[in-house]
Amino acid sequence: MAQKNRLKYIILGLLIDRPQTGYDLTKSFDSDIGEFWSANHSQIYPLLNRMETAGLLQHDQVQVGEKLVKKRYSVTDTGQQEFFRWLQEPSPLDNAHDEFLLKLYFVKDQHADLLRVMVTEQLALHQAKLDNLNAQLADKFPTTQQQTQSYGHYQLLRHAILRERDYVAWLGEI
Amino acid sequence: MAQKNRLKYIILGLLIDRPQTGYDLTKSFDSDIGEFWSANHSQIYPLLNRMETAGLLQHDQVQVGEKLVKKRYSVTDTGQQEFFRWLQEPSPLDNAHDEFLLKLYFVKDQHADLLRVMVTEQLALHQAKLDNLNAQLADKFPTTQQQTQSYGHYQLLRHAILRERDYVAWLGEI
DNA sequence: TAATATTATGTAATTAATTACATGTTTTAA
DNA sequence: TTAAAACATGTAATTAATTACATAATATTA
Repeated sequence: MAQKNRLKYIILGLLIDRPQTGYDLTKSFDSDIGEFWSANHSQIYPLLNRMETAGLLQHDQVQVGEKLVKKRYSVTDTGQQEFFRWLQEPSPLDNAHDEFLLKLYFVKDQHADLLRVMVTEQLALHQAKLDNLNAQLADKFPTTQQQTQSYGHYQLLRHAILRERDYVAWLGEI
Repeated sequence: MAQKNRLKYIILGLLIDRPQTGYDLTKSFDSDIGEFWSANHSQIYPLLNRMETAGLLQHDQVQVGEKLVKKRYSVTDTGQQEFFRWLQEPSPLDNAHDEFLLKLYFVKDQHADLLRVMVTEQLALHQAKLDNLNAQLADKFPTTQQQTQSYGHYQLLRHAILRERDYVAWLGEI
C-alpha cells in the first residue's frame, strides 16, 4: 500500500463518537483534529463509500429543506470491532518526516550564515505554534473536569506543547 | 501532488556529498539516514531517471568485473542550485502523523485498563529507541571533532534523543 | 567448485493522497 | 429579495509510495 490508510480509523473513531455526514467529517479536519491530521473531502467521500461496502459503516438519510438529503453515517458492529482491534494493536514508531531536520542533516560544515537564517526562521514558526497550542489548551480545557472528560485529546495537546517547547529549546541551543 | 517528494532533495544532498549508484543510495536508507527517512529501490531508480531527464543529475559508467556496468550518478550545476534553493526556503511544520497519539485522541473516558496497556507498550518501544539512539551517538560522535565535522547529523541525533526522552517522560506521566 | 549471499537495475500493480473540476441546495446578511 | 457564503456530495487527473515481480553479475564461503 502507498500509505497506512489511518484515515479509516479516524473516521471510525469520529463516527463512533457521533454519527455524522461526510461534510461534518471534512469540517472536523479544519479544526480540532486538524491540528495533527489532515484530509480532503475528495478523499473522505469515496472512502465512506468503500467502508460502507466493506460493512464497517451504514448510513441513513436526513431530509434538509425541500430537496436536500444528507447522508448520515454511523459505525456498524463490525466497524466497532475493527476500531477496537486497531486501538489494541501496537503502534509503530514514526520516524518524523520533519523537513527542517532533513535540511539540517545536510548542513555539513556549519555554513554559519545559512544555518543561522534557517534556525531563526524555524524558531519563529515553532514559537508561533507553541503560542497557538497554549491558547488552545486554555480555551478548550479551562477546568480539570474537561481534562478528564476528553482525556486523550487533553494529553495530546499537552504532548504537542511539550514537543514544541523542546523543539524551541533545542533550536535555541544551535 | 500526493506527497512532497522530498526524496528528490535527499538524493541531491547525498549525491552532492559523493557520487553514487542507485544501489548505494538505496543502502544508505538501511543505515544512517534510514534512521529518519525511508525509500525503496523501486522508488529510487525511476526517480534517478526522471531527475537526469530534468537536468538535475548526470551519470557516468563504471566497469565492474567483466560484464557489469554500474551507473554512478552525480549532481549537475542545475541540481546544486535546486538543492540550495530548497535549503533556503522555509520548512513547513509537520503535524506529526504519530499513530499512538491518534489512538490516544480517541480514548475518551480513560478506559483505564486499555490505556495502561497502550502506554506501557509504547513506553517500551520509545525506551528501546532512546537506548539505540544513545548508542549511535556514542558510536558515531565520540569526539567533538566529529561533532563539528557533520554538525547537522550530530544535531539531528541530539534532537531525536531529546524528543525520545521527552516522549518517554510524557508517557511516564500518563 | 558449487552454492549462497550480495550487488546491481529495472518494471508492474496497487493504494493513498492532493489538486482541480463539477454541481446543486440552504442559510445568512446586505 | 437578491447576492454571497456556507452546506453538501461527488468525480477526474495526477503524483507518490509500497509491494511484488523479474533478471543477471559478482563476491564470498563452505
